[in-house]
Amino acid sequence: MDVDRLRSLYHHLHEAYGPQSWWPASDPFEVMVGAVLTQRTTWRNAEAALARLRGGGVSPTALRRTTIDGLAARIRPAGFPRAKAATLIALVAAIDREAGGSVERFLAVPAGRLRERLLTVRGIGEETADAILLYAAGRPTFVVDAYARRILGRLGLGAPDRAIREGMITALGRDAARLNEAHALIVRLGKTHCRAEPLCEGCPLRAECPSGIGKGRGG
DNA sequence: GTCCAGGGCCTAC
DNA sequence: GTAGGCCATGGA
Repeated sequence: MDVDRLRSLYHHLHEAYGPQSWWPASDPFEVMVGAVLTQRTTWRNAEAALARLRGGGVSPTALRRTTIDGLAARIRPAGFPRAKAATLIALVAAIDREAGGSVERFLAVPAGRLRERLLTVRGIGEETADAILLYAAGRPTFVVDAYARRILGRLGLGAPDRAIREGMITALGRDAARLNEAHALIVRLGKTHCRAEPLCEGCPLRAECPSGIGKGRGG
């Protein structure tokens, strides 16, 4: 990975959009739930599901009292309700098994071990595990999602997820706050530019984008 | 009505 | 190792 270029892209985006401040002071367990609910779903729909869940409390204790069907009914707006309900219940089971039910203790183990543990939960893959590491546990990692793949691909920086993740960590340092911003900035960019339709007009990375420059529209 | 959105799992090849 | 189907809902 061209880490100098990755760093430069981060600076361009930060300059264009400013701090995004994702999930700043939220409860870590709620962040974990949000990370599952937003899988293959807009944050808007995940948030709607989270709001319904808040009625009964978003905590391991509250989820232990529910069934997959009961939970699925409440998180319906996020889509894939039965699959996500099963994942959330499996996540609580892992917290119970590994940390005696304490979210704080579950998240306190070394990052590598936490990542492994998260990946053993059915329904939590690499992206969701990294989102939890970064946003719930405050560990320095980079979340490689569809936006990052597409944007970096268009910029000629396409690479396997692992290479992207490690490249971003090298480029920005082991700094969770910066890596948090980097992911948020990429999502911000991806929502308005670099989609199925090019939508390059006004893209902050227009000058950096070889695929766009060639066609005279950048981004 | 059609397409797509901030994944992950399973199966087939 | 990768391509394709599947899970499901909401908004454009």
